[in-house]
Amino acid sequence: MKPTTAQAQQQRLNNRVAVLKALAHPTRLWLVEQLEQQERCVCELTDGVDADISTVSKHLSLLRQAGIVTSRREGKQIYYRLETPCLLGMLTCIETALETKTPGCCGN
Amino acid sequence: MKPTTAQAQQQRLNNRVAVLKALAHPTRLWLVEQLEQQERCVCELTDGVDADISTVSKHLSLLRQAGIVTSRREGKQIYYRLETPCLLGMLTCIETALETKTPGCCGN
DNA sequence: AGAACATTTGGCTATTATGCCAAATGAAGG
DNA sequence: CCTTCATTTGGCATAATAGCCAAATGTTCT
Repeated sequence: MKPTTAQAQQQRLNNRVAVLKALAHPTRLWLVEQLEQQERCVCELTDGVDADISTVSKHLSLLRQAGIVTSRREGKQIYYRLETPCLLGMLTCIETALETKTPGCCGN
Repeated sequence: MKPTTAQAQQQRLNNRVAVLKALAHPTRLWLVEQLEQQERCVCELTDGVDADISTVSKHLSLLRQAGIVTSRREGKQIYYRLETPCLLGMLTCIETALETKTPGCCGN
């Protein structure tokens, strides 16, 4: 058992914050939801968003850096895939938590 | 069953984003963790943070607006309480999700 | 090689978030 | 009522984020 140093604590906080920050944007959250069922190429994703392609690309890039999605090239297109589908269940949990204020919701 | 309009979708996204944004800051996340076991007054919380009291106060105020904590006055002090303890389990889940990439983690 | 397509990157501006200080508020006690 | 203690609020300077356009990259097809 490591002695949990202040630095390690800080590191742990920052890791979590990185993921939260990545998800904390309407467009990015929408993108993640689109990837829940299947992988998609950038052009498909862009169609559903009211923003420049370059903007969407940057959002996806940010999600990739956060480890939430991965990408793979297939011909001219690049496909994005959700690495951790369970994150979305977590978001439903957030809503339930706030609405019901039930301490034991979300299965823990 | 309501027909899920584009506006409603947007609203749902924004609600979730509001919570994520509130949690997406190292100090605020730390504050929330401190409140996991018991309520605390501002002075207790301030002791553990390297930041001005006024800064901590603003963070707490932001968390309150997001519906994550509530506050109550007792004499000179104001006590903050975590409204939804299960949110923290969710955060552990984030870590597990990213480390293990297990689709079915987090119990969903 | 050159054109066409899909996506990313650079750069710039506008908006938003952060954090400190100082001043204001509110409660308790002399 | 005046002081002290705990906390919040206002204001401001600085940093981080978002989004658009234009240019660059990488791929396929001819």
